[in-house]
Amino acid sequence: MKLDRLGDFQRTHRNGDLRLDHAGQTVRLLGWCRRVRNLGSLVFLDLRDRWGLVQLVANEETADPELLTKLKAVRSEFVLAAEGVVAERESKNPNLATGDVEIRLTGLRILNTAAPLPFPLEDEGVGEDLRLTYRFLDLRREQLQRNMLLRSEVANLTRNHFRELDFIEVETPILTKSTPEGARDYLVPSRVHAGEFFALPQSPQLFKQLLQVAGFERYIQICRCFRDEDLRADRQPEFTQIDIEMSFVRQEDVQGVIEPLMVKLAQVVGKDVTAPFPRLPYRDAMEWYGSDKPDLRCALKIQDVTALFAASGFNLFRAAAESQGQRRVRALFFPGEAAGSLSRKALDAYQEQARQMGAGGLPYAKWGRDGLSSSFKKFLEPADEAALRQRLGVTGEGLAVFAVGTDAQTSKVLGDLRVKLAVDLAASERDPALAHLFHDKNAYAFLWVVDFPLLEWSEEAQRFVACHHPFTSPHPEDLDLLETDPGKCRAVAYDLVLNGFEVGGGSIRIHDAETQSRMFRIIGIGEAEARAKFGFLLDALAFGAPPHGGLALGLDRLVMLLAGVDNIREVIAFPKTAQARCLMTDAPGPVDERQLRELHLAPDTQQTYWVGTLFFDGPAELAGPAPRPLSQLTPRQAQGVSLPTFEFMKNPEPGRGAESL
RNA sequence: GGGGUUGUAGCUCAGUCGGUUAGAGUGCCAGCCUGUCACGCUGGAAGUCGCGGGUUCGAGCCCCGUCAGCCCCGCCA
Repeated sequence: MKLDRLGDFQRTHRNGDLRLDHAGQTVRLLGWCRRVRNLGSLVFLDLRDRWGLVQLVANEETADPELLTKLKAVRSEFVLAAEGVVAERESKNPNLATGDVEIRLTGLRILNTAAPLPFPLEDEGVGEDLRLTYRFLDLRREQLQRNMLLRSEVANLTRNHFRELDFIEVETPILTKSTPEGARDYLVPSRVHAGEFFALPQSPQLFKQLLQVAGFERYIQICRCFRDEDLRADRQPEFTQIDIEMSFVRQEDVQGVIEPLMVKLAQVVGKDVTAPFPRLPYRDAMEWYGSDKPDLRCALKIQDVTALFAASGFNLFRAAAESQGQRRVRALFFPGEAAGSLSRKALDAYQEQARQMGAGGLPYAKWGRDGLSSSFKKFLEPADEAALRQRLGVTGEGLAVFAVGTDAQTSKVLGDLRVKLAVDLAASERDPALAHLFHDKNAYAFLWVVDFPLLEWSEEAQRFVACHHPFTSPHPEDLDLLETDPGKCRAVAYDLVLNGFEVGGGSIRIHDAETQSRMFRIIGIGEAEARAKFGFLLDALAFGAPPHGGLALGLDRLVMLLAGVDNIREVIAFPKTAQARCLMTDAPGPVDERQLRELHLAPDTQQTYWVGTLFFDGPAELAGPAPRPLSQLTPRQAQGVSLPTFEFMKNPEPGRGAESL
């Protein structure tokens, strides 16, 4: 099809803005054809741009025949420039902002055609692999346009918020240095320095601290961070952080600049949240909610019932009671009819969840219409049951689930089930007060989890490792514990939690070289290593580093929660799959051997298939083009290559195979 | 690294106990149609049942392997 030129065509209006007030005006519009409705001698077309949709119309009686022919040739997603007169519709569409008017076409330019789309833009439920392959089309869809707009809005509000507070934005390096501790680094080989590597930053942590030493006092950056770890629904290998750092501050000062920002951001999506947010010590969070990022939309708390089973016939529970606090029996009680009438099948499903969290099973006690049923009923004497009911506050129907084990084990199981059961029960419980208690899905429950432990014992490394990072300041009251009982030492670290997601985390940092050295020593980084890896930091701390601290917010997660979607990919323009691949560009991919050589890297022949043209034994001049450099295919790509077309082999030996092509 | 789950027409899916020529809706193509807006009506084209192997007289269906998407565990200072 012959295309028209944009030429000097100028848009006069946004499609979504046209109203009856514009009637009679000649307008020029641009956009994509959403759909043509061809009624024969009367043709309608919906023209979409970023701001909305308006109906174009032409009919046989009044329109130029050439224009009508052209209009009938238009298909979905053609790119158009349209000129016409705004007119009141004969039959209006109340579902459309522009539904009272239509544009009687006087001119039409087809700026580009479009092949039939691989998936419809209107439908929900299109396979995500397909959406990711054609992400540029996926992003045309209204939902993603909204999400990206919201994301942009959040970034703007954030920048304005901190600018008003006199923060300055400073960029930090993307090519930086690999550091021990923490997540796996993405590495970038250095061409200039054989055998040496840059690392992409897991966060600008050290740089923002150094900017405090530099005297900027208040820093912000919206920056990309990289962590080479396995993905989840709320985790991508590259993600965006709202990174701030301040000098001469205490924990409350940092929280004090974040809370009003959260209030503003919540307002963008019409939610009222009130600051200050609750502060919950880590220890209580784990004890009551079994999580360091509790979802406070559910108010139910875990309870310790170990003591009730000291003389129980149920060995599993009694053994815990006799373990001197090593192991405990903890329980969650869900009151109400919905909980009391859960089916065996439903309970089995929750047991499966518990197993996945590392539990052996899921002991339960259910008080239903027909009285008590329990997986350990035969060990439950009437007196014990009464004590249990009193301890858990059972007055009517309901369900109690139990976990036995260490604090960490029981927290994991019950912390997970607390939210899962609450969400399910909120949907099925008829008593609105209870449903609200279980899970209020419209609420935004912010809180600060504070007083994290500074260190935790790592079985794998057989040493203490930093819970947050090694630059986190020990709690001033616990300084003496640093060497005597490191596991008990609290940190001045705080996480911002929203609806069960960690949306931010920060700390007051160590700002004197001596404490920093102590810290390194405790986590097994010797003086020489500290010097080699963090010498610049120790130097900086020695030259007048101010007390400082800060926080980083996960922008993607925050926008995900504000957008009300359950997957971080929905708020990232070009995300990776769960296997850390970009389906659109097919990255990562193999590179030419020459590139590898320049970077002083050797190909991993175990993982590489070589593919070339067919063997040819005749004279070289008949072989057509000179043998081109071989390209490499991964096993995944090699699967798509058909054997008759290509000769390909794994692990070519020198002098054979690849070389002999 | 481990567990679960999904893969059939461009898309969303159905496909019984292993049995003849693999279906539906939608999209696409063509024709008709003056008030549609999920336009309507008529007709048509469209399949590597993810890929490879095996069992079988016979495999979309059963078995093994593999690739890919999603969710979870480990991991993520």
